[in-house]
Amino acid sequence: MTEATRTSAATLHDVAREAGVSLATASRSINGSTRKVNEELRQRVLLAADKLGYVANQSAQAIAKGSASTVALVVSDIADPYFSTMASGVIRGAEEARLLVTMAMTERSAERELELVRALRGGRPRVLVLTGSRFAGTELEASLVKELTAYEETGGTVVIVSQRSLPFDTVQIDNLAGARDLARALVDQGYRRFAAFTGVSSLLTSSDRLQGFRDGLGEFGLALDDDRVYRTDFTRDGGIAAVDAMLDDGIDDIDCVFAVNDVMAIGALSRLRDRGVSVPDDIAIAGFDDIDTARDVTPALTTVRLPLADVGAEAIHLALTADQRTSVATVTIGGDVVLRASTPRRA
Amino acid sequence: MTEATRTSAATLHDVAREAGVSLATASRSINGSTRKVNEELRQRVLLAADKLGYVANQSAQAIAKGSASTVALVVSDIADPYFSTMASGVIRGAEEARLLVTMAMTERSAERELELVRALRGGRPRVLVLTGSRFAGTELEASLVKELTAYEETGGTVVIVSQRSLPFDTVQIDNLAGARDLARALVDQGYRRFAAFTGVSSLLTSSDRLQGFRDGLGEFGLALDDDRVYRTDFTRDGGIAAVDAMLDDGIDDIDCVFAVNDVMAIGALSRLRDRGVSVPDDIAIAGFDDIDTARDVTPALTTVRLPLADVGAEAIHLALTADQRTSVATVTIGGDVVLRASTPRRA
DNA sequence: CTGTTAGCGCCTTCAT
DNA sequence: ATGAAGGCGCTAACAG
Repeated sequence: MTEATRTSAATLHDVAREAGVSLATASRSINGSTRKVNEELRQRVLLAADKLGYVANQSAQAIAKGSASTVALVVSDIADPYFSTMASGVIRGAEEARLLVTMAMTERSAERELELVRALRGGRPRVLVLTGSRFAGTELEASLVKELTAYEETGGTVVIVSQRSLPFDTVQIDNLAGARDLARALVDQGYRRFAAFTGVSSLLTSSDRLQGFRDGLGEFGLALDDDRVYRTDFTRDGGIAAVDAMLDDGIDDIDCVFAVNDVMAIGALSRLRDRGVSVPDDIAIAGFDDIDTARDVTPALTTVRLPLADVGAEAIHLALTADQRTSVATVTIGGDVVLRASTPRRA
Repeated sequence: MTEATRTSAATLHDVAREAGVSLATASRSINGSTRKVNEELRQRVLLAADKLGYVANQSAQAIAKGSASTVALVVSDIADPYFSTMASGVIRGAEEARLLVTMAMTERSAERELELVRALRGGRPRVLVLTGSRFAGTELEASLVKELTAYEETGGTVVIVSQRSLPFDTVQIDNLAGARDLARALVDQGYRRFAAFTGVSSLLTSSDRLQGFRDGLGEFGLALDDDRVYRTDFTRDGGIAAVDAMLDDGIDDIDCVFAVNDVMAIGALSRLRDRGVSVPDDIAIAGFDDIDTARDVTPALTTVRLPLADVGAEAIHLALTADQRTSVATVTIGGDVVLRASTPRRA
């Protein structure tokens, strides 16, 4: 913002002129191609480029090549550790393939997600990664699928994270098995009477985890009463609201709560403390995801560890190997139960 | 990945043909310009675009206009809540200006940062936001400044977050005042003998906070012994290492620890617990930033609240108003001390 | 191996 | 108000 002379950036043309070669030679020297370039000329070009501070215009490259060297990433909320951890994996994976990541946030709105996908398509990214659970079976979902299909028809690759049964490459998180294993572990710890905190039922991630948990309990002839399933938001505040609702109902007949994600569990933990209910003495609690905070709260939170960064990296890997396949692929990533102090063995 | 016919995306040309108008008219109808277009024709174009699922190729627009409608964002580590929260503000701010965000991670390497800035410049972003503390006075910093200056000379706007005294627009976080206020508050709570956990001294954020803290203590005639300043990493693990070092030295003469960020403080909290040192009974601890986790740990962490999302949004705002100014601007954002259970009033 | 040239998709004067 | 045509920076045939 000083009074600097506003020139325009050096172009390949400038570099070629500076080095005394043709455009083509300059291009080949800098961005490499199948064709070989005399080493001396190449050095001259590189030197000229360096001297002029030349950086290839990606837009120009993209337009000449037909697609950009980018990955478009859609997350619900980057401030949520679930997504930020996954995003770090996506960025790392993209980096290895020398791809830059363009990110957009839906703020958990399906309309917004659709808009964003359209906007991102404008960048002609090589890969489009959609994270976050969508609402199954809605009209918006149909529009989304249409948009994504159109995108793939123009040469891009879509990867969906965590949403199964959409006709695209998918990195699926095994929510069912993880929750089932968690249920088994909790029963093994001596718990018998459960409540659950979930998101709205159309959120697949949420309903899968609930279902898996029920499956696990079922193996022991235990059940989770519908009255004890508190549906709120998938957020910290959702956990707080769920605690309030649960305490209204009383917890005499409950010895353990399963919150379908850690963020909710942590909100619940905080609220329970505020309301004078001791965890784990009065009630135990478990979450899902194993975000960093889970081990830092007191009591440390029992949860299902998900390798979220790996999930992100795998999404990129899947996309970049898509052309070696003829049909969509699904990679399933499981989680491991991590027992911590929030669910001690019960006498 | 299905056997879908791989066509290429619809172009403006296609839309124009479909609507029976010229390229120019189509362009003006869709992206608007100063010139007017007959409303009926405009509708016809819009309809055609919709029918063909047309999405303007941003690269082409970028190349025609000279710069892309993007913001490039550099963070140290998006999985770190400090950065992810700030990033959410940047994304939101960018969105309002209909700009997409391209993000890159330095993983806290200065070399990497320089490389990334170069790579990002290739996208010809309208704005380049650099977050995270850099290492002052190094040769790399000089190269970085050179690169950034070159970028601005080609019409872009650089905004630095938190690093003062670089010749660019800056959103400065008032680390000095925040740390000073924290020191005052802790003294007011009855603490007198302090230790500090910091990052390497060349990290401005770290050294500013330490200096501010010392300033605050100085007002009461108190000092922070150099022997009691533990320099480790700016991370959770850094906090753990610092605790180990501190315990080796003994803590009989210490009643409160100031960790220059919450992430370190939380690592420290965890380590102290593991090593049987009670917080706040044996020693109190305070952090800086007020990341979400700070209120969820036990005891809840005293800290300095920073409106990180606002900081990100302000960076964009600053950049977009840069052309209304003739010189660089600095916006300073302060923090508020939040006293919590980790530093109770001392008898 | 190197240079020439025709696009890639869009915007924008410049005519009409 | 609309259309024709040149140009943005780069790549990739195609010649030489």
